[in-house]
Amino acid sequence: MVAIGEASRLSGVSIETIRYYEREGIISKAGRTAAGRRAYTNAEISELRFIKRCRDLGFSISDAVALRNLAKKPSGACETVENLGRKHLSDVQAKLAELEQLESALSELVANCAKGQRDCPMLNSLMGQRF
Amino acid sequence: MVAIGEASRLSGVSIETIRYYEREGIISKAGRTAAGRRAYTNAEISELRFIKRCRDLGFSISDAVALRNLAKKPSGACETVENLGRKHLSDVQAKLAELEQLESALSELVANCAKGQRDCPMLNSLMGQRF
DNA sequence: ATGCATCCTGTAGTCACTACAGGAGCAAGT
DNA sequence: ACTTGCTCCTGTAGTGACTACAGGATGCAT
Repeated sequence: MVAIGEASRLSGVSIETIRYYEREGIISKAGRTAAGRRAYTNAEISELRFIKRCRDLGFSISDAVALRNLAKKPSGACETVENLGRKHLSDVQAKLAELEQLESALSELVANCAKGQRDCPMLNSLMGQRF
Repeated sequence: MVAIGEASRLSGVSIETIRYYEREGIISKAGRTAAGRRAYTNAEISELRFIKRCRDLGFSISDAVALRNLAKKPSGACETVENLGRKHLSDVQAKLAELEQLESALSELVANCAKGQRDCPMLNSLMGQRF
């Protein structure tokens, strides 16, 4: 049983965020010491770490919660997990493609800048026409 | 002079968002008809389009506002614009790299799924150890 | 006169936190 | 016993950039 600060260090989830997760029912309410301070078991810390890993992979909180619930079930969850994973992967790939487009557009805009024109080529590009 | 719906169509910025921009002082208050409805000039529509282009390129609202202010100035803004552009480009590139990492991690996780193991490999990976 | 689209203001919700304010508890040193 | 400094508590408000109503007024064509 460790205090919230230690649970935070061990899980990588900030103290404020742990309290937020509890408030929102994302994790269950932690036990308390006599003085009313939260106390965490190893299992609870692992759970926090699980949520953290999901979040780091870009899953939404509700996906993370769904995955955790699947992880707690005996078995047979693999297919559902795979579906969630594939869905999220394709979202990430879409976002990646979008960001690549953006990068090249922006890169071109900035590259024109370097040529020292009289009128700012980037502003002209953004304007299309005068205000 | 056109109404907000037409201004929205012409600029690509939604009606709600135009009103939001006005409320927040991002754009100046539009003129009104006798009945109190907003009326937009061509210049104002161009300005909305300018903001829209900035946002589509991933600039923050405050960057977009800064760029617009530079665009309204007589000249000499090119260097500042270039700096903003380069800064944003490097942010985008950082985000891109991060997302690429994420994509490959997620891709690997999901690829393992396909092999039909007994224990879900993706959940095991997320868990590290049991709850 | 009727119907429907468009417009108005004002407020609350979204996502996932983050940042206080104001106070209480705990552990170590003096 | 007392002080110092850290950790913890609750509760509320703020972040960015919108989005979504509710409840009502106006404009225009039939």
